[in-house]
Amino acid sequence: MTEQETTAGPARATYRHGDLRRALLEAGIALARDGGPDAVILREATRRAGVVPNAAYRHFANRQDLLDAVRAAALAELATGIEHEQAMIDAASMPDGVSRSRAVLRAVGVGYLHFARRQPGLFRTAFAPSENVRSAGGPEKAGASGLNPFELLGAALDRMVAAGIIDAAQRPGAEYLAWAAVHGLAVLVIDGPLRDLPDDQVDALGQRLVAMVEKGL
Amino acid sequence: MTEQETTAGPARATYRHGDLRRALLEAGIALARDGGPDAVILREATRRAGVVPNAAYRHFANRQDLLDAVRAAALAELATGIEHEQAMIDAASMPDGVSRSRAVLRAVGVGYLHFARRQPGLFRTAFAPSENVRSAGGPEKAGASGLNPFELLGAALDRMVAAGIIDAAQRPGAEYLAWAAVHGLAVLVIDGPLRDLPDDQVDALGQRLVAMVEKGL
DNA sequence: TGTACATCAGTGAACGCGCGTTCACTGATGTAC
DNA sequence: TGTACATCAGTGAACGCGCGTTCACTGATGTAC
Repeated sequence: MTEQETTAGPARATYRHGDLRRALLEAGIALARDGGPDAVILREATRRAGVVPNAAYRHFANRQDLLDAVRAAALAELATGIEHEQAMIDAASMPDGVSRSRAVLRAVGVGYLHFARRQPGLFRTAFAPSENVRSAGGPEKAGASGLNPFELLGAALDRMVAAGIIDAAQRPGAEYLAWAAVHGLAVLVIDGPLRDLPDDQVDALGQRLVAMVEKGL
Repeated sequence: MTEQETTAGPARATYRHGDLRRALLEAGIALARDGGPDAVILREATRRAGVVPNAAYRHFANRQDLLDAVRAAALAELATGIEHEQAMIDAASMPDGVSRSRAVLRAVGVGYLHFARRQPGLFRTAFAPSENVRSAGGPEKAGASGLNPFELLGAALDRMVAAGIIDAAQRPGAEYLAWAAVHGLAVLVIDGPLRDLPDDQVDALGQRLVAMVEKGL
């Protein structure tokens, strides 16, 4: 609420109090949204923040550091997308148990595929190869529930076991099988040979895939 | 068989008769093998061929054109890998029919995953996003059988239908489901969170995945 | 409440890098007579 | 079989580009007395 903030134009000539970090991160996210990980250019982010290139080094160690932060944000947005899909399950028509568990798991797959389709740049950024893959957890990658996409999948599978749909003996490692299937379809759909498939056919394929996983597990 | 060719050192001071195209392509393949699609640098390929940078333009329209040729070669090598896996099926112990069909399909998945693991650079190059995805076919992407990887999968699925293992009604589009599952695991294994998994566990996961696909279809 | 000072976020200028690509050329090879 | 000529694969030199990153700096902000 400074004297300038209500008008258009630069609200301030200088960023203080961590505003620049946020501005750079948001610029980076916008770049990733449009063009994937390779489009996250440090200089372009500073340009958009209205700041000189090297100013970024006050807040990020280097370009990779910025990219990692953008990736965490992308994963968080994916988690939110999945949660949103899960929230649409009509609880009333599905008393807790078998059908509900199935719906929760399906929502993971469907939410995942929708996110890939709607935000291909962020999706590719979220899964871009990085040296820092080891740091799997961290709240900065999670959605509103505090779970990251991988954990949301794990929780859905646990539910399936609890409901007796999946044999407990099959549970260990099952997230990798389910994830692989859905992730693979997402990749084929956004970059690969299925990129020109119309939305409704992609959805149909997604439904069949999730059904295949359920049945196959 | 020129006078120089038996000794080490430059066999000739100049390439004629299409040798340079081949030399550049092979350099490009070597680069992709080591570093994936981004490592296919036109200048570096000419350097390795012992030629001035712009000489490449006699044989390739531009860098993308070279990359496309490298990708076709990578797909062909993948097809060969799958064929190799299929050739290892012990025909004697599996009379034609159900078990044989299963083995043929499994070999597609296993060969695919092995290739991804052993040649991650080529694998990533084979599936790098490109404007030229539309040109799906072409003998330059095929293995010894003349089929590209996608066609090998289709043939294996046809066999499954013929053997009565898969319902004919499920056949249309089934290649995309199977492909997605295997491709997804490959991606997770080479770039993603499963990159540090030991080989035997990757194999085990691959076996489970292929079983899941079979059962789920 | 006022002044001196330390902090540190952002500036200004510059670097080296290696890339893809274009231009006008040259000289060895293959062909026509 | 020999000579003149056309072809065209590879040369030499140069371009502009935009990137990530480093350096010494300045000047507004917050703090200590």
